[in-house]
Amino acid sequence: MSSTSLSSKYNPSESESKWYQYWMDHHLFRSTVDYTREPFSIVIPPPNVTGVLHMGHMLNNTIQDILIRKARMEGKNACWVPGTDHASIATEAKVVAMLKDKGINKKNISREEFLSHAWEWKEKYGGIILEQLKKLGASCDWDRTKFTMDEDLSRAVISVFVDLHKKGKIYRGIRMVNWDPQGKTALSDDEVIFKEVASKLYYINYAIEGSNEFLTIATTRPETIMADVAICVHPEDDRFRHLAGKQAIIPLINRAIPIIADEYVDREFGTGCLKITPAHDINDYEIGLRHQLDVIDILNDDGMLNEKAQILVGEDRFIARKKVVKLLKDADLLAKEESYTSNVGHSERTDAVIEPKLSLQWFLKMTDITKPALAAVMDDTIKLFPPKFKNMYRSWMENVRDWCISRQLWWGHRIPAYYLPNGKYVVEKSPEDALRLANKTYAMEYTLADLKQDEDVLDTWFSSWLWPMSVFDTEFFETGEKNEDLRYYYPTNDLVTAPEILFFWVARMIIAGYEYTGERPFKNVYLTGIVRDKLGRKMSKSLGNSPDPLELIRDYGADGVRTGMLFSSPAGNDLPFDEKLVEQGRNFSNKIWNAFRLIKGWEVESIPMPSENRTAAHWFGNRYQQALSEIEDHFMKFRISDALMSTYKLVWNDFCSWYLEMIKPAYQAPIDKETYELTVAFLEDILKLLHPFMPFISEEIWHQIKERDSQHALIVSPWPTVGSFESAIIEDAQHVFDVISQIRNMRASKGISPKEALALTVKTSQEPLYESFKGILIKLANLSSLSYGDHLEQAISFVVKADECFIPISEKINVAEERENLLKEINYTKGFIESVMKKLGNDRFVANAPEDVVEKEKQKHADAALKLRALEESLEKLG
RNA sequence: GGGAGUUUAGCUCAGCUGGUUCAGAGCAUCUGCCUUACAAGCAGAGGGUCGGGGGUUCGAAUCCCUCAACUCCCA
Repeated sequence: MSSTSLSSKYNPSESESKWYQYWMDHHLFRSTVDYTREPFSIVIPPPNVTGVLHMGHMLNNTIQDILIRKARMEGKNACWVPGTDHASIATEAKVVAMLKDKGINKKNISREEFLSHAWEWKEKYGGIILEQLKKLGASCDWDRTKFTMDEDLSRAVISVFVDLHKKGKIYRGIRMVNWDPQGKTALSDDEVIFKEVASKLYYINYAIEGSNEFLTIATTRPETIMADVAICVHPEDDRFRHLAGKQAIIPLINRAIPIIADEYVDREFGTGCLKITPAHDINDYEIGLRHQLDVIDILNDDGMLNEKAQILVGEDRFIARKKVVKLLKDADLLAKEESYTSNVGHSERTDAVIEPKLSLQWFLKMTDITKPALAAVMDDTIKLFPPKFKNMYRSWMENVRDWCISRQLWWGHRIPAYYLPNGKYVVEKSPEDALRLANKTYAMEYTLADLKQDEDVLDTWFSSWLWPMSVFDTEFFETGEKNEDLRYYYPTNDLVTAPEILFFWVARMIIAGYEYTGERPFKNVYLTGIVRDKLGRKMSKSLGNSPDPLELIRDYGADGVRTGMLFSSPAGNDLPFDEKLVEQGRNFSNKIWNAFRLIKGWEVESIPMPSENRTAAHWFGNRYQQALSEIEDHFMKFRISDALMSTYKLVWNDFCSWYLEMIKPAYQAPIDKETYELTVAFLEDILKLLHPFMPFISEEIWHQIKERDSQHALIVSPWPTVGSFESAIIEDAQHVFDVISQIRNMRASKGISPKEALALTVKTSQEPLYESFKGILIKLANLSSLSYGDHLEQAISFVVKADECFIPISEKINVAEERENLLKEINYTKGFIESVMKKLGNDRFVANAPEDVVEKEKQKHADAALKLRALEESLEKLG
């Protein structure tokens, strides 16, 4: 076949769909339990069903695919489990918005109706992202695709809730939540948007009981004074020390409250006195807890004042604020007003000002359950890459608070708590079980109709923390017996995710893993960075600063995009994305393609193998082994982009620029069979290294080299084994490369055409080296002859290591320029020798430095001395 | 406010437990080439007193102190 039948530009789109289909058709991503092989499993961080593929997914899943494909080639039973997450909050918001567009208000429909809309929505959009991952080349075992709200996974979540409740680790308690008075729902912190709002600081006078003194308090929320339960001052504040223990009188309602001392108070802010309103401020709430203060909640769910406020009952909180200010003014209790800018939380959905509100929530006790999870990371049972995240992990785990696991939403796993007419509740897996338990516990004869299930659902993370177990076995949480999958695939090997969810997700998976299996859920955690735009902003849909991943794949090929993203993304570092990167990836694809075209185009004949080709193959074989050991080392340390870069340089520099140029036959001349076969074998070895990074083009060329069946597809071909290599041949070749580069350099600087053949004379002690590379030297430097000798008239000279090289040229030599160049190098070398001498002359150095370091310095000195002599000789001969 | 991290060529980053043939890579830049595998290319070149200052040491990008800037986490 001649090369003209292949395009000089690689066209990825065709082979991408073809090979993905091929892999699927032959079930090459499929993994089932097989005890004869070592398992290697990865569970995907399940993307939200609301999502579409973004750059973060691309990076994250490319890395997972690289790891899983390499493991597969290594002969391991590679299992990458895909799936999606129900994402309570995000999905519910999407569905609410969708219903709103249809003119349906969530408040007007039942839970069941809402959920049927939600499921419909999930069926329609929930799988999009997984389909997109296929375009990237993700080799997931799609038969195992899971969804966190699948019936069996849901049962697992409920079992775990019931179990932890029985163990006394889940309890119900009061907590302050972000309340949206307009939507009448609690919001998670993520749904609160902070905005700078111009407001006022009101200075209000509180009289001191039994004295004429008064305290002035600065507040932005005067309408909450009726909920005050204390005045707080700093314990070391001399201005107020004498007041501690006395009572202050709340203006307007004249209720007496204690004056307490707490270090929380910022003496510089406002007046240095703080009113404590535990029901309406999170910090006040905590101070209240410390000082065992009452909680007075004066607001209704809709933001209206209730009867506990005593005054202005039924007024909206903002109206009440104005009225309170007026009342205070009228009573002459308002010392002053001051403009002030405060950060006020707003509801993402309704834009209402968030009201901190106390409510009953479900919690998981974290103090004991986290202990094995902390230890496992600290002692490297679970390794974090990069390890710098260990610090963060520890500080979080050591200061962990109880986990609020309930959410005031409908979409999610409904809390299996059932309230009884007697005011008690029971927690059980089903209403039937709950009824039985209730009647037994309270000796009653309730019916199902008497049970009222908790309206709330569980935090999404309360289901995804089981993911590495539940994707394999859901019955386990009920029976305690592991099925075969769980026994075989768990613990999983690597987890690839973003540092942002190290605590939300990773830590909790570790906690659940130890709680239920006593084992780590994974061995290594690779933390990717955030993909940012050129301005350093996180790429996001709302900012519109993210390229469309599918368009990128279309324009640059999946292989190009995969490698492009990896060129610049060490673990844990952010990836400043630039389209230049994927362009580089595409160019790399093209380079590989053209190397293949060259080889494919050769005409093979049964002629003897030239000796220089033997040398070339000997060199490349060893160089390949050297690169392979580097690449393996990078992989072992999870330095994926370094592994890619080593591969890139091996392919581009060593294989294409040096090796192929060495063995390339003259135009239209045939190649000998032996060289051809060796070269094809090299290409195949290279394709193996490329496959994890660039699965499509590598598989494409693999099959174009020759026909192979699916059992011998590249995706399941054996990964090359690391062997030893001779460093001598690599060093020799490097020396020859240096000579060649010097000659090319000289041509460029003297304006001598590459087409003009030159005669090279070398003064060297290593003639055999030059002889063995003679053919290569002649070919790559375009020499007319290679000889050994001393001095030559009318010649340009240069020195490589200790060898002097001469090239006679027809043009006049610029003696002054040559002399200057030589002098420059001589000076540098002299300086170098001097510095080495200084060290060797220093007794303390010789005495203190390790022997091999001293030995190295002596060697440096010897080498440099030889070089200096050669340079000086050249200078002399220049005349 | 507390804690962690970062600061090396124009850009993105390597440089392990201190030793000048380690100041490196890729990209970008510049110069010369459309040399029948590849202009999405080939060949060559230039670029950094390793954030500032101080210290330890025979010797520091590499250890210590300090200052500055940036980032993240927690509050």
